[in-house]
Amino acid sequence: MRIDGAAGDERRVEPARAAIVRAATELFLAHGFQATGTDRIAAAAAVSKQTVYNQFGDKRSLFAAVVLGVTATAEAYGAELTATLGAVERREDVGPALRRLAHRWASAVLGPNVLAVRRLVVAEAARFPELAAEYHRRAPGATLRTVADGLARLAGRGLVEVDDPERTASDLAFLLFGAELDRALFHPDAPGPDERRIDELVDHALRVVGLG
Amino acid sequence: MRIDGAAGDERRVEPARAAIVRAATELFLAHGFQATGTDRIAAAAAVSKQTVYNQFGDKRSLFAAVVLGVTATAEAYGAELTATLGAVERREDVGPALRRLAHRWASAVLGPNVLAVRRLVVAEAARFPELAAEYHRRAPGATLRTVADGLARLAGRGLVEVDDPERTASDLAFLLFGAELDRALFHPDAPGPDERRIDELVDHALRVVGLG
Amino acid sequence: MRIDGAAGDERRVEPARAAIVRAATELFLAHGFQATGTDRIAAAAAVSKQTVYNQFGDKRSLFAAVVLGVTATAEAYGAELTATLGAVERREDVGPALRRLAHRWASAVLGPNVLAVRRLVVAEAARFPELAAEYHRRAPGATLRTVADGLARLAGRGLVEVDDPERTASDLAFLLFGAELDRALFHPDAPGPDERRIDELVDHALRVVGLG
Amino acid sequence: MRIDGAAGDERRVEPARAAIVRAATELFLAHGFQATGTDRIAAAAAVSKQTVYNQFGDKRSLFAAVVLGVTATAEAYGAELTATLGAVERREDVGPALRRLAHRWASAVLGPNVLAVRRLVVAEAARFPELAAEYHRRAPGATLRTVADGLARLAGRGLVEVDDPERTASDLAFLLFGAELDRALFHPDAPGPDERRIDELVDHALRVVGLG
DNA sequence: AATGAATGAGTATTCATTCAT
DNA sequence: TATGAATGAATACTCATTCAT
Repeated sequence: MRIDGAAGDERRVEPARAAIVRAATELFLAHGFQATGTDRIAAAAAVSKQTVYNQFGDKRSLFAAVVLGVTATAEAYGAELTATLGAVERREDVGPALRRLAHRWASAVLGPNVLAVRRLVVAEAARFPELAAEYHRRAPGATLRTVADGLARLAGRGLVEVDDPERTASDLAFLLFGAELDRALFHPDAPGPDERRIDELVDHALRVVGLG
Repeated sequence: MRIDGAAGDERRVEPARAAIVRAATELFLAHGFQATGTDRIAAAAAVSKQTVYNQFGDKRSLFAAVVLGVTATAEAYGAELTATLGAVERREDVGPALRRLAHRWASAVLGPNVLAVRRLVVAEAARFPELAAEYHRRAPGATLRTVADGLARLAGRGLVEVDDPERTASDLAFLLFGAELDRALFHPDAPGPDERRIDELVDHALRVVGLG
Repeated sequence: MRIDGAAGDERRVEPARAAIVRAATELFLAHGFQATGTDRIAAAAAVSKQTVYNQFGDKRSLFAAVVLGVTATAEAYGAELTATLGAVERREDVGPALRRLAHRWASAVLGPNVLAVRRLVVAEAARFPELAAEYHRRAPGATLRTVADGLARLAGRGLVEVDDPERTASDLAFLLFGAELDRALFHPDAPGPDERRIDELVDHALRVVGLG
Repeated sequence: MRIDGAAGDERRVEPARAAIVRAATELFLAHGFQATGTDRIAAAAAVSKQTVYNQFGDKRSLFAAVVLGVTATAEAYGAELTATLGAVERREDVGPALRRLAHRWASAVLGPNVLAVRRLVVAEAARFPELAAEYHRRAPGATLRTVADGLARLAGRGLVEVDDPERTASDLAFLLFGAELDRALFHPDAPGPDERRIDELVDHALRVVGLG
């Protein structure tokens, strides 16, 4: 039996490839693709520049690895988001569950990490069109589909009335965080909404969309 | 870098300065800020590089002039947008007028020009935070306020029921084009929605927001 | 009337482009194409690296300019080579004239300058196939054709018996300097043949080819 | 850098060393010395880069091994070339035997392999002067001497009249393939002469040199 | 003897900006 | 005000060679 101290050993021998992705993710998110030199990535990963090129071939491929790596966490998160809906049994539990879901959703999308990734990918969309499309499909798209599925299941069990779950999910999304998201894209330094503001957004959006 | 936009001397027709702004606008929108060299701007404006620097000081100020120049047309457009609401006299005219307004609004926001500007400004928001904020205030913000004012006037005349015009305008906006706008940011080459799709978006958004 | 001190002024204001070609020619001939960095070329021309790129676009184009520039002098030289044949009037003048021509020819081809150019172009023939072919056509090819023409004119005037002037010129050439040329390509540092050796080569070649 | 060529240990079959030389020969001939990286050599030999360095010390020594390895086959070939002359008994057999010899000689020298080696060695002559000289001595030089010896033996037996066998061999060589060889150096992609052309070259060269 | 990574200098090329004419 | 060149730092990427495992 191995206790497997992987977590503990990561300080010592983090595999080069992972270290590069981590460093590049941080730097790309902080300064953008173009403004981040390969020298600095290598230095931040405590790795030689040559190793970067051995592992990724060129800077573009490294960028793709970074962006797709980020989507992996987004995908995992999406499923967790709607798990709360599964436990709903009675009509009066629906409201609180939806409020929790909406709150988490807005918090995540308007959190600094997701905003930074969106800015990064949008900024490079012209130079990486396929990557941008793939990101959109995998991250916000997947979450939207997951929420729509959750609504459809609730509707199937008669706990909620939703004609078009995809559209309702989309309406909910953009009523929730559309304005804030748009604002945030243009205000990279401004802090996101606080908890009270999110609560207020949640109540309003659910009401408008007919789920409140 | 100066963000003062249109200065007082512009009444004297200065072809050089205008030509530079026009050429730079085109190139920045097409290829982005970083990928557009000053050489090419000067060449496209049929002007010497020195003239570019005499007129604008540096590339950043030229960028600011370009972005703020674009907002001028956006501001002019905003007022025109809600003019149709002013002519409304009877309750049964409200629906068609709102539909026309929403259609124009969505068409403009989802048109290639506005999308290109948004991508450009978002891409450079980290390097030009004040400019990005200013753009957001002047272009989408101004339009939103204008629409809110229009709704408020209608409500004041009893033609429509709107509690919070600002919020209603915002909800309408993001129900209308939130999803499409988000999609477009990540798909720089994809064509925008066609007329039928916009009609459908308009009907849906107005209904959800209680104005349809 | 202008005395035109072009020659005297060349120290002061040699046009950038010419200076670059001169420096690049010298360096390419001395160290080869790949081993000569653009930095050094710019430094040797007392010119900024940017000027090199403004003038020639890239290193390959500069190389082409160098090689073709060299052929210009080769072409001019070819005509001068056979001028001596034009003055021949009597049968007994033919021998000395041909000997002079052959001597000059061998001296030129086996001189350090021509050898260096040949090595340079051959070394890069794989990377610049069209340029190498063009060089061969313009420099040794042109000289060969000029000599053949000279022989044909002599034959036309009955001063010499030559059936196939092209072939005779070619035979003469490679009997004259074929072996030495081959040797020199593989001995970049060895001195060329001295005058006596060239005289001997000339006598032998003319005899074998039937013109001695 | 060592220029000692085949060392004593080669009787023990060392697949690694041989594989490296073979791969390097192929790559150097195809792309030149500078354009061939050690990574690719190691990969093509299915060997680690470290093994390359263990076996050869550095890239220059590997290059020397490659070039001298090639000369080994050239030397073996030279003797075979003149074997046909040994069988000549009568005066009327001399002509056909010389024609066969000349044909084989020209075919070999103008074949793609020999041309590629010549280009390679000439291209690097400035950086490897001793190696280039050694190659010239061992490959074309040895063949020339062998042919001269063959002519001398024929002359000694009264089958042919040759005053200076070395010079006659040299004249024959450059009348045969001097022009084609020169052309080929500058036309790396052009195909060599076909059989008929070689026959024609042989007849002409033997006639001019007085052996036809 | 092999592997993956490190090293560190080097490559061509581009950029925004400024100077002299 | 226009032109051509200068500046000087920065870019991504490659190379031969060596070290540790």
